[in-house]
Amino acid sequence: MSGDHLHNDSQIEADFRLNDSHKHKDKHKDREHRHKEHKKDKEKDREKSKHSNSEHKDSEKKHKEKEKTKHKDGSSEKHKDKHKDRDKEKRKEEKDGKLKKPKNKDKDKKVPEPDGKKKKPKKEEEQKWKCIFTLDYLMQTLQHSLTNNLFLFSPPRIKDEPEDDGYFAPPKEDIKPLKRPRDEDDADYKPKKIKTEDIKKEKKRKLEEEEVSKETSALLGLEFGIGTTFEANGFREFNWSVVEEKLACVQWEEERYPEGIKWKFLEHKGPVFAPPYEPLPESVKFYYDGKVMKLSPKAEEVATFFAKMLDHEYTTKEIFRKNFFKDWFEYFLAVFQKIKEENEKLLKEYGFCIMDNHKERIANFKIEPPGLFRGRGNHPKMGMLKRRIMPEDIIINCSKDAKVPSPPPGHKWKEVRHDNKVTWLVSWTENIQGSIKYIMLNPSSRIKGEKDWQKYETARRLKKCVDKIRNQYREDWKSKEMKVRQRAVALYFIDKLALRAGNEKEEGETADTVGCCSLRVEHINLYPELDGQEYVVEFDFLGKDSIRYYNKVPVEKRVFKNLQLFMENKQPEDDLFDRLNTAILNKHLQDLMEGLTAKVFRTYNASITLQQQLKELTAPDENIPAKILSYNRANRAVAILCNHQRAPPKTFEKSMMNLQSKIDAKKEQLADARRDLKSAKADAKVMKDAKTKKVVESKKKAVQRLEEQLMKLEVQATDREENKQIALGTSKLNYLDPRISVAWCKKWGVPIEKIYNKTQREKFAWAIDMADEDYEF
DNA sequence: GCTATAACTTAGAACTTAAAAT
DNA sequence: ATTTTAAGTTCTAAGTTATAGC
Repeated sequence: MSGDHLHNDSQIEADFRLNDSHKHKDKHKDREHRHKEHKKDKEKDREKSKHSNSEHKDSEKKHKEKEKTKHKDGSSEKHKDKHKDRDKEKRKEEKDGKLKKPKNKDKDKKVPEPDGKKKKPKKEEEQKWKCIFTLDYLMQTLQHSLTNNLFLFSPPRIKDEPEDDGYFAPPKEDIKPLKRPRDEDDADYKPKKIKTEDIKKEKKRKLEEEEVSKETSALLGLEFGIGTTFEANGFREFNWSVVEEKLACVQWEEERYPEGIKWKFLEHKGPVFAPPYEPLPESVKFYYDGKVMKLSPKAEEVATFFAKMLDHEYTTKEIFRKNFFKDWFEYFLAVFQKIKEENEKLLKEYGFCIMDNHKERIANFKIEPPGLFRGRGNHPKMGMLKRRIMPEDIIINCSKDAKVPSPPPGHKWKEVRHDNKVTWLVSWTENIQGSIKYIMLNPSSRIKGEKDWQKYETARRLKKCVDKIRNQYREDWKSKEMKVRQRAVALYFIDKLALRAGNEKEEGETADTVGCCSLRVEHINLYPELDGQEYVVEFDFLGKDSIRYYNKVPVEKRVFKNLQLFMENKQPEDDLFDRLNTAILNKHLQDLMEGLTAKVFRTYNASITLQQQLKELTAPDENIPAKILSYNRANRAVAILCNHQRAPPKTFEKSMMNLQSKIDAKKEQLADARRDLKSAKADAKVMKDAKTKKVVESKKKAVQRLEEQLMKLEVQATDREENKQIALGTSKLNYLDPRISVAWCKKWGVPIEKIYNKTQREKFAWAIDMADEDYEF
């Protein structure tokens, strides 16, 4: 490969400007906007002129379907809400009823109102109110606690009322103490005489007791054991008012119980449990040390205990706080542990499949949870609701003789198919773009590994004919046909700059990003001369994931002239290559070499660059860390070529400053050491004895050591600065033939673990197996 | 041809864990 | 031992390419 072809100086130089490329995204917004308007008009025109029936129908159909789903979702939501409301109302009614009921009873005065009865409903009200209050209060106080540097919850976006599913409400039936009528007429109270029990009589007594119980029950006109039905909701079903009426009517003689005996009949409904914890809404966040922290429901609940007491002086007491935090952290540490274990269990069970006699790891066995869609860049659909995927959305793919996984109880799959022409196990249609999502195998699987290997083999085949292809497109720059010229210039960019193919995208569905074929006039600037270079093309556009591509490249004169030609009489929003698209380009490439597509050039150029850079940078007698540094530099050259960028880490500035202060401190140390050395030398000159000489030697060494340390720090600083926005991972994982790296490791005795981590070794197992030290890409 | 779409690869961010520095 | 930083993992969006159906 000719050196000038790929990374000429200008490119490297340009890449140092990457620093501000993220910031410049905004600049594109305006342009994007203009483009959209423009395209809309264009499309309108096209539609007018075409009036293709089927297209029209189709789009209409699509639209209708969208409406339908919208409606569906909407209505179901509404339905839910209605339901909720109804439930609420029902509960309200119940409560009101309870309030009234006792009043009615007061009227007939058959049963005197025990004190508790009147208060009970009031208490309910109070309790519920307190609950609402508590939540509101929580939100306020928690926020307030920020200043106390404890923890806080963010202000809820929606003011959620606590869901009262009866948890905070009292049981549906009032619980009143079963009071005997005798309370009112104590005067007539004549307890029966019964002698103190002795053991012999125990049995008899029991029998008697039972009889009394039976008696009571009989008097009440009920079966023995009044409230023995225990419903799932926790409340026994019998009617207190009936019981009370019966009890009121009964007149019986009260007897005196033997000493120690308190009663002979007792029936009640058991205790009411504390309501289960109602988790706070999603919008309420827990902050610890200024950072959002997800809490398990249990830990969250315990946190609310504290929060509820924030205004109490308890919380200012050291012991109280200490104990709380100890317990609390233990609490959710345990819960954390449990979650971890559960995840492991899930992976063990669902994370694998069997394909052709191999147990294979599945890449993404979890269905994407619902949430808000987060597009990249300036995405028109950002914030839209990503629906929950139900079993009814899921298509299962497995072999006919396999056991079909069973859907969750009460559900069924959308479809079960047996298609062995595809590799996916599960698929569903996502609701934002309407695209299909798949569950597929891990990169370590046979099926993915083989495909990966194939990819690099295709790139190697390109290596054999790339010169011919390059000559071809150079010829085509002169073609009479516009289409051929555009194709040739586009291919030149794809080859030289490793640009992506650049499919057309549907307007308004995605962020406005482009690749080679979809470049617009506004994305390039032509400079017949710039900074002492001739025929410079300046690229500035947003590529995949809205990552900015900015580069100034000197090109051959013919290319330059062609670009001028393509741009003639065009608006900035017009396509640069108006006679070209990816289909045309790839069809042509297919003719040049079997299996050749635009992206093969990226793979080829990435891999060949690594190989060549490794050759250039590896110094035979350097130690292993130095060799690894060379490898990373070669890797970085590829990442720069492919424009693999990342947002600078959030802590970048801070950690950079830390490093800088370390460097400064080291410099000071060094200056001190040098001063010491100087004075020691002066001493030595005067004294001329062995002792002072020794001191000089040791001071010299100290200076040397510090110098080395300083250098190391400085190298680290520049290294980090250079890597600020460059992502090495993507190229390593997707573009570099792993056999190049394996061979390099073998050749220089670098352990493969230094280059590939465990996951990467698994993915590239085929290459580690295959390549020896003189493998040539 | 052109469009829709299915299937698959490539991508950076967010999150988690391990290692290094203090 | 604790904090900071880096490495590793997971997640899923956003591309490319082939193909089916007009």
